[in-house]
Amino acid sequence: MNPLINRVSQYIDVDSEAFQSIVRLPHRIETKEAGQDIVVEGEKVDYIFLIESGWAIRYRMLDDGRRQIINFMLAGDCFDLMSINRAKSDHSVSAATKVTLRRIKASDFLRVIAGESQLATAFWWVAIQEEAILREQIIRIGRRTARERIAHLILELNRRTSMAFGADGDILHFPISQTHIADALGLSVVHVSRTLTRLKSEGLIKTTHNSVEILERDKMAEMSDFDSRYIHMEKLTLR
Amino acid sequence: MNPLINRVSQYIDVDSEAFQSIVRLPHRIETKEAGQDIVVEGEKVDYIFLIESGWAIRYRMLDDGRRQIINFMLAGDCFDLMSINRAKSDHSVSAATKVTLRRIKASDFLRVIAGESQLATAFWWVAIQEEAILREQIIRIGRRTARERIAHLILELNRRTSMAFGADGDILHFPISQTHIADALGLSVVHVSRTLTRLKSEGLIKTTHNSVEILERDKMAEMSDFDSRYIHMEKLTLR
DNA sequence: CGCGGGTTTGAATGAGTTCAATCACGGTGG
DNA sequence: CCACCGTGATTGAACTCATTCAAACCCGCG
Repeated sequence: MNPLINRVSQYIDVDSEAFQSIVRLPHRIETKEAGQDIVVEGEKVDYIFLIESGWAIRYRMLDDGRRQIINFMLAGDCFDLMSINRAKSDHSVSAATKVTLRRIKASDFLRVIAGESQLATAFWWVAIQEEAILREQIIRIGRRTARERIAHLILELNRRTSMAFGADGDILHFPISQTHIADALGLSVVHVSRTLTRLKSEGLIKTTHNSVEILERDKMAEMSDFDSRYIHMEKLTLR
Repeated sequence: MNPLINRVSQYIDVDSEAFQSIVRLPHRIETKEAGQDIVVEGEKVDYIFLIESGWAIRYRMLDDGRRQIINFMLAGDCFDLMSINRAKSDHSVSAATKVTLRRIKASDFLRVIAGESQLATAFWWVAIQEEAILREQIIRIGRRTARERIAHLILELNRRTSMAFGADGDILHFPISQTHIADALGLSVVHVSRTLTRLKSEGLIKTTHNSVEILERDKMAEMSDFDSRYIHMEKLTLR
């Protein structure tokens, strides 16, 4: 089953003409290995990307080597809508794991969107969802402790992968390194390691090298003040 | 001169029929005093708001009283586009200074937007600009020091007020308290005060109770790694 | 079996917080 | 016009959460 379709079906009817016109748009399927760049800061972008599989990160490097990951992008997410104005990207995107992408020319995409109001509102909705995730990231790194940040992020990623793949319960496929977590949460790798150890010893989670199991969802949600409603899953209904 | 019009003219021709149809939409002009709430977290929102004058903040409270300001909203900014799905707001909005708002029924707004592709793309562009500002906020609080954060925020607000009011040079009308800065940047008020004192003693800025003067723009931009291009001012041009 | 990326641990350091007291200043009322 | 009040700004001292540096460890993989 295709995670992209699964995800997109949350805001648009997959059988509709409108959806088909997106799927049939001329495109290229690209594969990027973990670590490879997809979009580089300062570059002009003329494409819209849809993630078909894998995890990507949006990030920015500061001159002295500090890196901030802005957010994680999973199957079903799309970027860089910014490109509709041929603007230079103010951040980079790269593959965190091996990633498969659908690349669509921005102008083609726009043309279809402009002609189908159903699609326009669907992607408007996508942009709004994305914004909610960015806002939550701001709250997370602005006013939460390391412990809260990590617990909160785990719950978010669990929820979002569920959206892309259907319910996968309490075990989360977690193919990223502690360095990724550190750079996403504004922490040092060392402190991430210590904090994860603590969460494990408290019995909240269990980990393997590429998965996290959530043992005490309620406790974790409460202590990290996680309220999944910001990951909007409702269908967009226009009156 | 109307800051809203000035700002909006950056992405849409103010003399156009399309723009006029927004202006003529049924609306109410509301005034909120500093500190008053405009939208409360958990509330259903059925309106789009356009700020005509004043500063507003988007924020979230944590249970123990911590507050994170997500971003500042100035004349010409609009919210809460989220309301198009009648979703409950996941954050609050309140007036940081006395604010004048134009309140438009979401359904009315949507109807006009849907009918005028020029408007749809203009407001799409607004959403994308807003996202860029959120991304920059993430980088600011995730990986920058207190000194860098504050300098960077001052430069951003200076740039954005210039957009709303036309160039106002190096003196920035700054009607917010250090508590606002602290809550926006994830710092304590005490540390904001210390850091501002340091910036002043270094000769980078000068302040009065409601203004900041930027004395050494280049030095500040360099040390805080500020690159104004993320505050996109280019006109949206569709092919 | 050994290489190497990622993780863990310890010790020292530091940036920012907290608490608490004092100060400055603009607004208000007499 | 001045005294007073209160909010917001500032300062000091003790403390803490997280960082840095450095070394050891683990384990998946060729």
